[in-house]
Amino acid sequence: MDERENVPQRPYAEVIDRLRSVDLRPTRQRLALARLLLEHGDRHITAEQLHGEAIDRGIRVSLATVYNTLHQFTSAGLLREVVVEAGRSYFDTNTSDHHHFYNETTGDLHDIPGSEVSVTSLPEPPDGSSVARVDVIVRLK
Amino acid sequence: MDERENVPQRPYAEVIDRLRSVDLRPTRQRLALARLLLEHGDRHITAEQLHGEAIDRGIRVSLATVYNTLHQFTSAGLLREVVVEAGRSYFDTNTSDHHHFYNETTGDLHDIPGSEVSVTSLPEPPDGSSVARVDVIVRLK
DNA sequence: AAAATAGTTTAGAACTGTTCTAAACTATTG
DNA sequence: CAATAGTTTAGAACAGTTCTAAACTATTTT
Ligand SMILES: [Mn+2]
Ligand SMILES: [Mn+2]
Ligand SMILES: [Zn+2]
Ligand SMILES: [Zn+2]
Repeated sequence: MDERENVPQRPYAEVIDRLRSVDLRPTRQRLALARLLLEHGDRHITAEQLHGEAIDRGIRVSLATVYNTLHQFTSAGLLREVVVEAGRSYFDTNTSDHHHFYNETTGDLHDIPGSEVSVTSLPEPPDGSSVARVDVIVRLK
Repeated sequence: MDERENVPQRPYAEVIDRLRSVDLRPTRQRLALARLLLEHGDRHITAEQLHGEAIDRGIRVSLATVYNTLHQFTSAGLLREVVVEAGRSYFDTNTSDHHHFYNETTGDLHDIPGSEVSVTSLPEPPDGSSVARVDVIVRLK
């Protein structure tokens, strides 16, 4: 077995390319945040949680940069923002069509695949507006 | 026509009884807020909007009281809270089972009667939790 | 390889919506 | 009419987020 086949020639090339493809320079901070967000499966995380996690791992990054990055990633379609309670935004690394269970006691947020919910017989949107997204939040207690 | 049949013997008796029935004293402030909220059809309003409206009508009431009142009314089931964006809570005078159109551009929030949406094939809630409510928000642009 | 440019990061101030505090006030009860 | 318990209030405090402008860095140009 050739050990080297697991050692990428260009480290983090995938994340770097992903950033370049949305016109964001792969800076040290963005790269580290992108790896925390995008290389660990589906996550629902707040800015402050992500900042804490970065600091815990020795990544020096300011909270302002975490906010900047989360918003840039969201605009670029790498993340989406989920609002389940006033005063706190969750950022979701799952950008596919899906919905959420939200446990109001624990604050846990879990995905429901889009295929497992159907919202039918919605009325027409008013006047000149069009549907941007349908969010279903199943609140648990 | 007897004019007096439109003049209640006990003014605002309905609102007063409603407050008493949920163990809230019918104070001047609560009564005024209850009338703004409950005698004007379905409304979706923030604390600051309601406070502004009260002040405009010459009702002297503090913002703290508006928040206290909105939360008390919500606990009592007279209102419900709708979260459509982080950092701002809407209070909804329609407590029946229904959903919402939310125009992200204008901030307008409109009801969709519960009968006009059906959410089917939801998966089981995780572990020992049970469904408190299902919120559908149709985001418009 | 330097220099120029444009994009990025940062600390800290500022801001927004909301909650807290504790003193003054008021509706209800005895 | 007191006594009591609930209510209101101004202002301070708080939490999450955004802003500012100066320092820094990735990329482009020469
Ligand atoms: Mn945002
Ligand atoms: Mn609340
Ligand atoms: Zn999700
Ligand atoms: Zn409503």
